[in-house]
Amino acid sequence: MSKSMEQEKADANVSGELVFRLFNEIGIIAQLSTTRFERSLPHGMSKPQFSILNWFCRVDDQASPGRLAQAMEVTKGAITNSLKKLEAKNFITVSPDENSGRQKVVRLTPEGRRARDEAILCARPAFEQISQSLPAEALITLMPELEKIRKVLDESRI
Amino acid sequence: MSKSMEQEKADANVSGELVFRLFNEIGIIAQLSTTRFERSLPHGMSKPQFSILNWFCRVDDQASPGRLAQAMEVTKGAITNSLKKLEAKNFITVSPDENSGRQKVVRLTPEGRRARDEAILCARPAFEQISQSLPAEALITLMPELEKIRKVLDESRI
DNA sequence: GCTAAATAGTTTAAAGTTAAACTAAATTAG
DNA sequence: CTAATTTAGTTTAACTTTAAACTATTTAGC
Repeated sequence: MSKSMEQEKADANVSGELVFRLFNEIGIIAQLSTTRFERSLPHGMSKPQFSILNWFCRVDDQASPGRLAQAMEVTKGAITNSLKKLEAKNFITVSPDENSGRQKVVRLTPEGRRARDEAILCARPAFEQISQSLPAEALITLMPELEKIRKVLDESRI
Repeated sequence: MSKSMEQEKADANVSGELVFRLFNEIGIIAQLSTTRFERSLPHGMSKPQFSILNWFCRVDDQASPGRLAQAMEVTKGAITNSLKKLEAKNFITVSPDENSGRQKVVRLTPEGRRARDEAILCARPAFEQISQSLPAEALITLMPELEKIRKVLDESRI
């Protein structure tokens, strides 16, 4: 084996180890921040429920359950479950799709929009407390890197 | 309200929003990477189970269930569950603590160590594939920032 | 010493997730 | 046009997690 090949292999190992530690760190942060976020949410709202309401406010005003499942990166079953909860709270409406008998159309209600805005207000203090302990510049440099990682994971999804 | 106070409030809002998007991104990455990692693991091992084995290889050769719960950042109940699985596979031993009747001592078995090494080997290709798409320098700058965020979350834990 | 409070671990109930089986509807192929 | 395949959404079973209740042991206070 050539010297350069050995070096390449070593680099790959080092990088592999780095990526491993990176995902470990990310996993722990996700766990801690989700717990904190959910505790601050009103209406007994969960993070998945909030994410759906928030998606409607940021991306589109209507969608099929399948599209939501893709956007949230969860299974269709999980979406069925979340939609039931949101519908029971009158935060969304679910109606048959006129153009397709097997699809459904999910829409945000005015109450749903209000609940989302309220959730953001309730969660803000928790996030601001954290943002005070972290320099904004650090976060600004972090974001594009994380987006890159997400994209790599997303594109090479199995 | 003074100009500077308004500015400060705006900054806080901007930072709050940034932190929010940051945690959202981190949550998605955690979900995608965990799924991929678990699929690559042998022995039907889960990420929590692997984390426990890995902890023994990296931190200490024995520990109480409570210490593991703290280290893994999960509840005691979750650890009880994971330890049962690992014990059933003979990857750990759980024995009474001679110095304390209410504590237990968990230890890695040689099989457990082998399983951990094997798990790392099996998972490596998945991580290396990712590390090829991401420049190592980016990861190296990312790590300390993430560690800082984790520390902030950890120290201000509720 | 003896009682009260704290601590370690297990169990249980509620919730949420996935994967796979299932139902129903739309496409595709022949 | 009919039959086979694909697609959308729901349901189910297995599993994991948390929070809280519970058991047992240790420590503190008096």
